[in-house]
Amino acid sequence: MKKNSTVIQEDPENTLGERLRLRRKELKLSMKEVAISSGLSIGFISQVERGLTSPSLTSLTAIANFLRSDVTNFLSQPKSKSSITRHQERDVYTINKNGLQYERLSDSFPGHTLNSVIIHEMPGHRSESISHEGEEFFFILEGAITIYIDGVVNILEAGDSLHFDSSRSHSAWNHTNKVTTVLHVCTMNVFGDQDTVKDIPGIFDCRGNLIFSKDHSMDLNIHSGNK
Amino acid sequence: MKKNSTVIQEDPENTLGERLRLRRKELKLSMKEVAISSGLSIGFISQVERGLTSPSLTSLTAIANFLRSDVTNFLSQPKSKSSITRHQERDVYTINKNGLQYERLSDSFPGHTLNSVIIHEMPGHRSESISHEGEEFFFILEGAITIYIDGVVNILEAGDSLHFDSSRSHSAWNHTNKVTTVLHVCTMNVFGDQDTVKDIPGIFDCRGNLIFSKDHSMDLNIHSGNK
DNA sequence: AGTAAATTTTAGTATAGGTAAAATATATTA
DNA sequence: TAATATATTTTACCTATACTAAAATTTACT
Repeated sequence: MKKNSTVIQEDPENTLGERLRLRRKELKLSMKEVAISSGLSIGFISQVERGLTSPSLTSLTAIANFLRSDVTNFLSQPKSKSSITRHQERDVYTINKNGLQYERLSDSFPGHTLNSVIIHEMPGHRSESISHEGEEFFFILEGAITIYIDGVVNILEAGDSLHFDSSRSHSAWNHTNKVTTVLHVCTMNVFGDQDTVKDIPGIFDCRGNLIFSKDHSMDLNIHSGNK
Repeated sequence: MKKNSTVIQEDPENTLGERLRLRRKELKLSMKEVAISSGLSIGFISQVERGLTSPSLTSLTAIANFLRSDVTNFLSQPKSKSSITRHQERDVYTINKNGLQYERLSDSFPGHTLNSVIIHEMPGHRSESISHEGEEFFFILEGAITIYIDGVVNILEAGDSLHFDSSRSHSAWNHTNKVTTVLHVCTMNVFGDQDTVKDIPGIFDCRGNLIFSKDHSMDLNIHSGNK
């Protein structure tokens, strides 16, 4: 293989090897213990931690498993920036006037994972059942709502919250005759990246609903400020 | 190398190769385009997608970058389960009676990333400045609070929200003379895994505060139900 | 200071990460 | 429908690196 074999992340504070070492030390393990338990040699662990060699995915998985940490924790990209959203300055997106209104809270910074909106579900509105990557957290701010997860009914009221893996089939129904307000936070799925390329039709929220369309034929009613 | 080179995930619906192919097709790219742009051969992309060979971390990163997706999206573990927290059934943790009260909302399921609590910050309470992996989202439910990020002042009021990368130094100060209630959601860091091993002193929340201690010498005032 | 344990270094090798090119499958076009 | 272009898979191969064992060095402990 003709590739340069330096470790994937060039930031000296955040290399794969450094993260592995940090984690190992947190757990007060020796390289010997890690090596034996992951079926690798002590010398190799040393080289990996010092960035002299890069483990195969199989070896990395074995190491990570013994360190009780998901592989992804050692590979995720460093992130920066923050954003603040004032309650009087939320962007409001309307999808079909009788159904949903969104107020986008979180903005994006490079590599961000969290995505959050305030959703106003109109009385009686039902969203289609979907599933996708990531996980979601609902916090009911006002009103009540029924959420189906894999067909199981969950009736939530103000102050209740629900946290689940988005790969489970889920949908929402405002079974009341008033608007329900939900704070919705989810981990970003691959469809929702801001740097969308090629023929992805637009930006989706974490529930798979199209928010922006690229060709503007489906542009939504968007405005900022007071709803 | 004597290791078995099958791909790391045995679930046929979720192999690395299948995820890569799915993503490529979503973006309507050919293997040729992926190969050329990541500096690899078409045949190799094919073999990777079909699980016949496993890419090195360097190659995987190159592919993932071209697919506009973080490496971790292709490696994360499948997740299951969900949990629901009623507003009258939240677990309440008190950390030093004059400072903070937590109501834990999200529960854990294998591989979960999100972690959420409702925090009641007592008047005048200041938390220490910390930084750690992950990202955080604050939504102010009641009252007001000052949050410092890298020394920059952010004054938030009810309905405001803040989203930032936790690796930035951050702290909070309830500058008012009333209790402030904050919904706090963050991505789990490696310290907070429920399967903590060895001499980790206990479970930390995403702000690095110790919630449970293993030797119980620092056990917190924990009860469920009405606060 | 002596010793045990942990880590790094060194010198090596086997295998798998990755290739080029041919073969096959699929999509497109006239 | 046939011809052609494009996409993907297959095949045979190579070499660099993933990983080793063992020695040397460093660190921690008593």
